[in-house]
Amino acid sequence: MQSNFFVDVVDVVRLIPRGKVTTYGSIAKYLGSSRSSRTVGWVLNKQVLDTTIPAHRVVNRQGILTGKNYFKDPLFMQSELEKEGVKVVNDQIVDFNTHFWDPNKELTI
DNA sequence: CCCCTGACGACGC
DNA sequence: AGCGTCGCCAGGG
Repeated sequence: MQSNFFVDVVDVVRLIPRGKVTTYGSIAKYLGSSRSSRTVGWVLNKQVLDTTIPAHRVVNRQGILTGKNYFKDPLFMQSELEKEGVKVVNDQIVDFNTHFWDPNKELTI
């Protein structure tokens, strides 16, 4: 059985729309502990085998694909994002702000 | 039970 | 401006 934070992170990630991305920090903040961004990354790492979770839509606050090496194929993250219309150059999302989806704004607590 | 690790981020120096 | 440190939460040894 997983703890609440773990489950909550997964829930929020599932809600990220196609073509949008969010950050570890935003998710942590949405869950009420803004300083737990690190744990968000940790959760996704544990879920890397669960392909039903769009973990490729979560990047760090600079729009960098810091987690790409944890996928089976390091290029998976970028190719998925580009399929959805998100351009990636040098492991960084181009025009990050226009693709940024903030659960704190988009979701009602 | 204590210590370490980690896809982060804010702050201090 | 860049680097070091610390906080946070869970899990593993």
